[in-house]
Amino acid sequence: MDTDLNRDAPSERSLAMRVATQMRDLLIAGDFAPGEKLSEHQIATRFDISRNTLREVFRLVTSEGLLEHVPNRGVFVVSPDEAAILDIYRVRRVIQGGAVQASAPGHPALAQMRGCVARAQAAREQGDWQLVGTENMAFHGAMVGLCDSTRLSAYFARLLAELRLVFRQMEDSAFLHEPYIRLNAELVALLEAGDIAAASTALDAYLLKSERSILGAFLRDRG
Amino acid sequence: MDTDLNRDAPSERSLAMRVATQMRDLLIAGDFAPGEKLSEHQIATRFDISRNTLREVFRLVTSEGLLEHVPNRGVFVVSPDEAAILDIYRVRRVIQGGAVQASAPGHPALAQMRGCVARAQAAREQGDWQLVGTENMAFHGAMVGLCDSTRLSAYFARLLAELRLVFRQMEDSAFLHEPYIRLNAELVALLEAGDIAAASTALDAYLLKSERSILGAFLRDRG
DNA sequence: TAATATAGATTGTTCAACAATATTAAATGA
DNA sequence: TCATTTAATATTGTTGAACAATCTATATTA
Repeated sequence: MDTDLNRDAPSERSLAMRVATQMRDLLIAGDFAPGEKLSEHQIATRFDISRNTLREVFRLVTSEGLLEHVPNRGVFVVSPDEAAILDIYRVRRVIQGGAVQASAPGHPALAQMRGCVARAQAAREQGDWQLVGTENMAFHGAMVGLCDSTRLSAYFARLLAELRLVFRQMEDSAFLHEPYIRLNAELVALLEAGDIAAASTALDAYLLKSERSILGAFLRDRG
Repeated sequence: MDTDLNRDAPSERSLAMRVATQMRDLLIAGDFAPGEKLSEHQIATRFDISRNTLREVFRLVTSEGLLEHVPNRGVFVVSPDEAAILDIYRVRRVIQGGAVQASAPGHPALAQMRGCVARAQAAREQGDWQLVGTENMAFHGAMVGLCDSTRLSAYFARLLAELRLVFRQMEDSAFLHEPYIRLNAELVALLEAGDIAAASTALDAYLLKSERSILGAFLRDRG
């Protein structure tokens, strides 16, 4: 029924939702500094929307974990600290560990994971470290898909968004993803072979290594 | 420094947040029917707040999973269906399974769990089935505390709130909790003894039994 | 210097109005 | 009669101004 272009898509969602998407993208792209205060007047002017609408945007993005609302003080960009990193990795161990246990050869999520690995490898060849990081994130998001739970996948996406903000705080975030392309490939191979035990061990090693390097870089960049 | 009464507490949070708390309580208490549409004008009048403030309340409660926002159509009370129940239990298996794995004798969360069991038993003696259900929920919330993750605990609380709405849809929700008081006691005993393997098995049995009975009652009540 | 008081800026909330969309009711046609 | 279309109505989305409540920064005082 699309006569010419699907021009209905953009206006299908409300203005607040569309701006929330922009806001999310800007945050992930690192246009705002962690901990930075977002003035209502300033941001409303920037997006050319009213204060009331912006407040709805803030509630939306806050619920996604990218912004923090302090009553009577304003809205701030979340700035994950050391405790947050440790906490995030505790969650990852539980949820991704569960994903490995729920894995079964031939599961659609495995194909998605392999696709992420392939794209990450291609991106590395071209030196596009930004894309390498994105695909690495997508890999782990796809892995949670093994649980076949929309709620779990949605929550994990929210967690990865917060983790992405951690990377943004670090200078050489690009190279932090490099060593994991191979580990991701090995992990998906084990899962495709149905070797849950080995995959579980590999995941533990992965998360430990990843946590340590991120925590190290984080402490170094601020110390 | 409290001269007379700590009268600052209630006004410390914004009006929207306070009304959101009321809204949440009303939803859990079952004052609104699942799937019911909440008219802005009507609810705003009921709480005696402006439409704009109510919309902030809606965003707040929506992010907690108790309300659903449909663009241009309004806000509705979530009405978990069969798929939602299955999905919720998939999440429970992953997260609570992880909690059992992370358990260690002497962990503070175990004491909380035992407290919930005791209060549930006392409530059963007095025939307060509502309280039995509440304590049962609290028991599993406390169990997730074994993971020592604020994020995981916060998310699981949100999940339990949604599950509570499922119970509200069923007539005899009270008796659905009865058989689990003993199972909860056994589970915490195994964890206190440090028998992870046995606790894991007991949890699996628990979740399977619980899922089946809830799903059965749900399908029966609507069929 | 430290504590206090004042002035200014920002957030919280309300209201009225209009635009955009959805729902209902009526009218039309087969 | 039934279905489709049209018109009328109601609801949500968004705005701007205004004021109250709270926080922040400056200036004053001891």
